Amino acid sequence: MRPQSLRARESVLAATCALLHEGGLPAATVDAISARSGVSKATIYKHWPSRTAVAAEAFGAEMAHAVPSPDTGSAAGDLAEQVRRVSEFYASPAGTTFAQLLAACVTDPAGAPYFREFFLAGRREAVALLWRRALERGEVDDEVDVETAIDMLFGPLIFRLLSGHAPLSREEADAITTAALHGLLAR
Amino acid sequence: MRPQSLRARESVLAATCALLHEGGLPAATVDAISARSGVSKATIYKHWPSRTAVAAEAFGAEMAHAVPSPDTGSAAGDLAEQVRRVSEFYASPAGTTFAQLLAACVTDPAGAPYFREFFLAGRREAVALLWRRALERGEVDDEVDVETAIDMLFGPLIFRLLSGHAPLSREEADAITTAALHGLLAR
Amino acid sequence: MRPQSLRARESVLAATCALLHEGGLPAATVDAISARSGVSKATIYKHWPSRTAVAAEAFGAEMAHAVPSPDTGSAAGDLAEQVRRVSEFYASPAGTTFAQLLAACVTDPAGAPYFREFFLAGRREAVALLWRRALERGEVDDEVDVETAIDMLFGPLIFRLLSGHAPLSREEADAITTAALHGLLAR
Amino acid sequence: MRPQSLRARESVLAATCALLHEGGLPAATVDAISARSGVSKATIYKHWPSRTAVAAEAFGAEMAHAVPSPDTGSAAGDLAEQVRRVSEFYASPAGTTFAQLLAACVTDPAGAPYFREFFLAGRREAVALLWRRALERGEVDDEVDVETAIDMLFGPLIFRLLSGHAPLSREEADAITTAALHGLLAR
DNA sequence: GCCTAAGCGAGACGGTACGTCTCGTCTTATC
DNA sequence: GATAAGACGAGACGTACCGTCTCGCTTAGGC
Repeated sequence: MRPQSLRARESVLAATCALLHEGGLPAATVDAISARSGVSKATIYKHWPSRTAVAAEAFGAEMAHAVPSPDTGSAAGDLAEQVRRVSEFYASPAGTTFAQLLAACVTDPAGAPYFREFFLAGRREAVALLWRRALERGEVDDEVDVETAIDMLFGPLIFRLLSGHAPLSREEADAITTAALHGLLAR
Repeated sequence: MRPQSLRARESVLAATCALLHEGGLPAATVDAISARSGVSKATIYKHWPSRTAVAAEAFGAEMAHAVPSPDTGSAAGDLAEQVRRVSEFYASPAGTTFAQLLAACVTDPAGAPYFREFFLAGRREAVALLWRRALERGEVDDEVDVETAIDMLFGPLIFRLLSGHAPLSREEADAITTAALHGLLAR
Repeated sequence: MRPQSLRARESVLAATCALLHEGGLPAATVDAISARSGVSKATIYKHWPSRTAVAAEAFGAEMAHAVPSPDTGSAAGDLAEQVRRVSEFYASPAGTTFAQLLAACVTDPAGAPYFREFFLAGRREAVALLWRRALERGEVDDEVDVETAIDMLFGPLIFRLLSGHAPLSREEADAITTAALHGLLAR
Repeated sequence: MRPQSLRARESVLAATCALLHEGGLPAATVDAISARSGVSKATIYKHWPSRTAVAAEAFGAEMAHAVPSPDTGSAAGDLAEQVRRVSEFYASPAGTTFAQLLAACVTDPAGAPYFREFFLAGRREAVALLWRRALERGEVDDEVDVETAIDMLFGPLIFRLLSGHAPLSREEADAITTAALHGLLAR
């Protein structure tokens, strides 16, 4: 039997990346992806369950290198730096695309797994690495779960990105990191 | 000249509430709201800039009483209880509607201010009250901004609600609260 | 309430006529009609049940004058002349469109009534007129039903047009007329 | 080298027959025929130019025995009986399939020859036999061409079947036969 | 009996039209 | 003159079928 064409997958993902750059998720319609990639709509729907899934995979692949993990020597410092970088990324046009993608997953249950696998997983693993390094050095509390820590550091940024109720400046990022590291209770 | 009808506003909001209950945001199309409320689409668009705005106002009005603030005596305990309650709320069908609404704000810039004003503002003020009470009692760190504190406590929940990468159970809610209150650093 | 737009109807029919001329029924896709007429697909589907219906109405309106009825003095001669003219029409490009339309009605039950009403009815009435004139003059058998007579004279042409098993020349048309008028039995 | 497989031909035709019975021509898609027969689409297209061709051959083979020719003693009576039988056949579900097949030939030039050869030819030859018998007995006009006679007798039925402008009852069939045999002119 | 070219199954693919949907604007007639 | 009713333009959606293609596997006939 003829195997699914790698070429098709790849040109779809490339075309989708380009479209996401040009106009965010709204520009990445299935028709547009089909037209630009030369891959038919029917074939796209055979490879992915929805356009959100395509976009998630395309965006995830591209963003793998967009926010490289820092290595400052201080593990806690690395976490702070990472929050700063991610905050900056979210404030950029690509951040808008990320927000659209995350929003689309709410509406499109079929796309959500793709988003988690191709976008979130990579990003979370990068932070998990920093966390484990910090743990080894005894800099962070070993009773806190990695997942909880990640959500604590980045959840606030994402909430702000989506609802726009507060800015995503460097200062705000640092305020969040500080509060997260030291806790809200009076010392 | 004839003033804009109060009756129109109210029946639109009532109809929208009903539709949100029945099928979440997707069910609250402008056509459906118009049909159910007996208010014409043109009139709806004179009162609100978009259907997201209508839904945000309708949902916010209704949810004002859905998560009453606790008063346990311990201010820190109140915050923890509040996170628990909100987490439970997010895990319910109404939480899905909240997620859809938040997601819609990403796509619909005109609706976002309505969402912030009619939904977020009330919710945040309720928590801000708890925070100020805790501050007065000296239970929490007075160097942490209220907004930062709120985002730290609820951002993680919202992130999980949207992307679905982790559950919204009572245990998870408590883990988040604990980590947020005591911080991530080793003690 | 706003009435259905006459303008929409008319530009759809005009665009469809043009497309039928250029490429027959296959060219008159709903997308093409929509694009050329400036009327949205949704609106087209509100006015007509299917593209066959649109094409039938457009083609019928145009063809009303394509085959004018003869008046030779002899009623029987008029019928013969009419068969000749129709045969010639069927042999032309417009005849192909007619065949495609008739064929489409087999597949599209919703379009068939439109074809009968907007195309056939007019054509049949024209022949019925000749028949009645012939009847008054006593030239034709008054025991034969008009409908039967019409089908006898034109059914053979249409059968040939569709299946292509025999030519549609003037000679063949005359042979059919002669046989139909005098009957198949030996004299 | 290796000859084309007879088995493939036969299972395709059998599967097509079954599909035609179940849902007429629309059910006999190439994918469906391939799936049911176990013969691949590529192979089907090596044996036939289009699905219409496959269907025509399958239907023709099956219908060879569906309308047996009558032998009443009177040649003219045989013709009348044949028209009656064919009319009845056209009014049955199989008649619908016939209509769909004939209609498909308009759109599919590659299929038309198959329809003429595998379906029409047989049917026409059966009637031609009756005609020649009648000729020998001097019952019919020897100046009328066989082809013309056949089209005169069956064209009206087919026209009605396709456009649905008149019923296909026994009475109508007889009215057509009578008119065809005796002619339209006043006696 | 082995070899090799073709036949063949499975189904992926590009293409193209379909008919549906929702949005937000526009047009009447009514009150 | 504000409304209810709903027609309208725009354009994406996901589906269907077509006819071509690309694979490996199978299977004769020629040596």
